[in-house]
Amino acid sequence: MRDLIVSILSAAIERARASGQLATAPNAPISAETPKDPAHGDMASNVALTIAKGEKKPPRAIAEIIRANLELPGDVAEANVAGAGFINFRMAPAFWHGELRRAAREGDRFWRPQIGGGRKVQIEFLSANPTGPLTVGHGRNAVLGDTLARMHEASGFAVTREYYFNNGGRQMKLLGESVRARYLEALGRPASLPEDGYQGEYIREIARDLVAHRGDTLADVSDESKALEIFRAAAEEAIFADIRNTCRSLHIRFDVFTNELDLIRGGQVDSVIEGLRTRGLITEHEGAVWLRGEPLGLPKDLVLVRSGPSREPTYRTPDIAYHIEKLGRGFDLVIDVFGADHIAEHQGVMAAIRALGYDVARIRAIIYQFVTLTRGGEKVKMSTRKATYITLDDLIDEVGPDVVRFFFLFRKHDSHLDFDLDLAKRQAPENPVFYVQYAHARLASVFREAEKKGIGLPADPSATDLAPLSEEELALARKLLWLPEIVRGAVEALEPHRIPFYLLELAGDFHRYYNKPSNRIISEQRGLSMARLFLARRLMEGVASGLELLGVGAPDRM
RNA sequence: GCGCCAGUAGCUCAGGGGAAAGAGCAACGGCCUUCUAAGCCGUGGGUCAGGGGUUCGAAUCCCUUCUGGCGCGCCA
Repeated sequence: MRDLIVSILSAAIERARASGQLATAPNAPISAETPKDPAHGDMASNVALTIAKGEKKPPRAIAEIIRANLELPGDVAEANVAGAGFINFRMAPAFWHGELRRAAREGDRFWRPQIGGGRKVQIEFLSANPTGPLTVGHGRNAVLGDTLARMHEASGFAVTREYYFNNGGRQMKLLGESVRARYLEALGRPASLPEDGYQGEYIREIARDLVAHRGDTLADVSDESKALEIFRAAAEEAIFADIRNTCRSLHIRFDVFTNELDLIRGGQVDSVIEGLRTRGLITEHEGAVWLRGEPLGLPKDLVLVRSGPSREPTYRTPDIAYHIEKLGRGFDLVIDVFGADHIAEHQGVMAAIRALGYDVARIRAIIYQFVTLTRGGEKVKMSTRKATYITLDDLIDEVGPDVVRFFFLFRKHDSHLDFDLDLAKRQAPENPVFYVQYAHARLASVFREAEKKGIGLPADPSATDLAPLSEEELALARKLLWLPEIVRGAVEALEPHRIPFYLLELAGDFHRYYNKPSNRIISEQRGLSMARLFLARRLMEGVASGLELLGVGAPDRM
């Protein structure tokens, strides 16, 4: 539609210039947009406003000149000059009928524009270290990442969902020590949690499990580091099982898990340091190995390898190696999903990768602001270590996966997300997600009713006459037919929130339409009923398709 | 102190150069013998944080001030 309008506009401007009515050509591509206000037509162009200055004529006069030179094809019903000098186009009903029929023929392909062309996209998300159950904060990451993956898959990209975690660092060591302390405790031996140890009840459970399966055989392993490794690995395994379960209940899956230790053992981390060293970007002082900040435009030097006898890399160094490894796997696009607290870290990693000669343009980051929890009007402080958190599981149990997913997506990612627990529970039945799902359930109900009465749509989309559709129904169709544009925009901007906001609007339009007695879809007038059923079927498909992109169910009954 | 994000209705938030500023919730008043009332209709509610600038046009872009959140670890 846009291409059509732009081409007839540019033809009109050419004619006006040829006949001397206009002196200049647009110095920018002619733009045409779907106006917010349907009263302004189906497509509007501001081209007259943009060339008014060069023409030294009022914008409205220029718009009139262009309009007079327009040659409208049959699909375009009219063109008007309005407002400050906009040219508004209205499409003919037959155009919308054709679009509805195309939607019927193409199905899912219609609702999801195939812009990916099989390009490879890797999305790294969640990436929570296995030190405890997932929190509500992790939920935002998980749902954002999974939805981005769904959107790209649906748009024809080849998607890899990946989970990267650190299992070599200090926190994981502390986790192992915490489990060992609880294990010894369970055996009745003297032990105490390390300072800053993990205090959650789940640590005791892991320890009890070890006692049940291994007895006291782990209590006296003589090699200290070997003993710790056993406890750490046991904790990692148990906690990961838990994390996978939580993800499963949110319909989230991963294709690849990558961890820090493998990168260290595989030598990729060493080659990062070597590569940086040959470029003169390494400095050593205070017993540690540093990345030089100054030549990279970073505020200060960053530690790559800790001081001390163990010479362990910091989390940062494997992270650089990981990103290089990802680029090496041939992805056209690499998307990182992480919280705002990691932004400085990400800049450091990107600077190092760029310095090593890699194309950073293929990496895009989606950085979300933090989730704060309030309960009883007070902020809930969350710490995994102190186990003062609401787990994501708790939340899913409370309101269900559909509400959790929709809630996390119903906000632009760089806005703070204020999660009022009391409100989430109390308002669950009034949550916007139900409003959208209800539209689907109502439509499904209409088709159950139609079936009861023996009314069915013909299999061939062109066999249904859509002429009986009213102006109101065409307006509803227009809104519905935006969906592919909405999805395209959401994919290109990496902004999943556009989809739930659109669906809410579409559902609202439908509910208003549905509630008018004169709009009964199934009536005595057969032709009208068939046309309305045809539109209703497309609405149902569009809503279901949109909800599926969000990983939210489209129930037939509520 | 420096960096990033935000400030739009009572609350939670969309809109991010275009036409008369939107939604949900909350408040108030209505609508079910007919395809689902988890719905619909109506009413009230705004200095788009303040100030300056750019533009035919600014909630939107730039500068600045204020306020809030998050960073600035040999934690991740």
